Amino acid sequence: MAPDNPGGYCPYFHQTIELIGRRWTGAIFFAVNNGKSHFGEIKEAVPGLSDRMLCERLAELGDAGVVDRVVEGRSVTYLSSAKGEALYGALEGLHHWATDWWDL
Amino acid sequence: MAPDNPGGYCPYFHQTIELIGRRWTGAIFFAVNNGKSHFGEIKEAVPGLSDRMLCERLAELGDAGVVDRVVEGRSVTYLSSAKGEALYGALEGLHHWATDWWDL
DNA sequence: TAAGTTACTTACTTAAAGTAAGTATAAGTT
DNA sequence: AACTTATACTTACTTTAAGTAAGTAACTTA
Repeated sequence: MAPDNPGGYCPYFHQTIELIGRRWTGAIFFAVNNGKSHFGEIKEAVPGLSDRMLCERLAELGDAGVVDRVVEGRSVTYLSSAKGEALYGALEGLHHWATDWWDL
Repeated sequence: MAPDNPGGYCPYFHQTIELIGRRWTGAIFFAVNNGKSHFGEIKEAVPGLSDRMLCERLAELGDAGVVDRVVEGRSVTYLSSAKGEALYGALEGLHHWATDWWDL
């Protein structure tokens, strides 16, 4: 997908962008990477998000290995993994583009 | 969305990632940024893509201002705009993450 | 003990995506 | 001249994903 790959389309990139581009996933991932670790906290941080969607999206982020579900006693926390933190950093360029170019 | 924005979630970033994350959009955008400018060329470059989806996605990319539809006589070409080229560059970080981390 | 909280699940409706076929215009073939 | 092929779409219909609403089990707090 990068400019140095003119011939073909990287399937991993494809999967990545379709994972993170699903409805709510970006906002949920952002929340988790900003210290929102409980189900209720994430829900509160993302206005309009339903329990059902949060549940489904957290499972997908878990399957992709970017968010870990940690159970300690009866408390459940969702935390960004090393893979997730790297992804969060990789989204920075996109964030800059969005703020610089979106309205143009 | 960037690490330097701990308090809230950037709506432009949200829109960006949901635009580019829609099914086929990433692959179509990649094709356009790699010299595929005709409807049929893009279609050929993205296996499995239907006419209907290509049509719809090109309209969305056009509305977002990242792809221009250029009509010259009876030839129609789709070209990445300056905004589109900047976006393409911004996706590089994500591409690197995908190749480095996806399988881990 | 009764109401509230957390982290879900289940059932149902609506919107988005997928499949297949059709269309207008024109160029090339027989 | 009639017939096929191509391009760039559009339309109709089916399937999948997302949205809405309510329910649940295991606790905690008043």
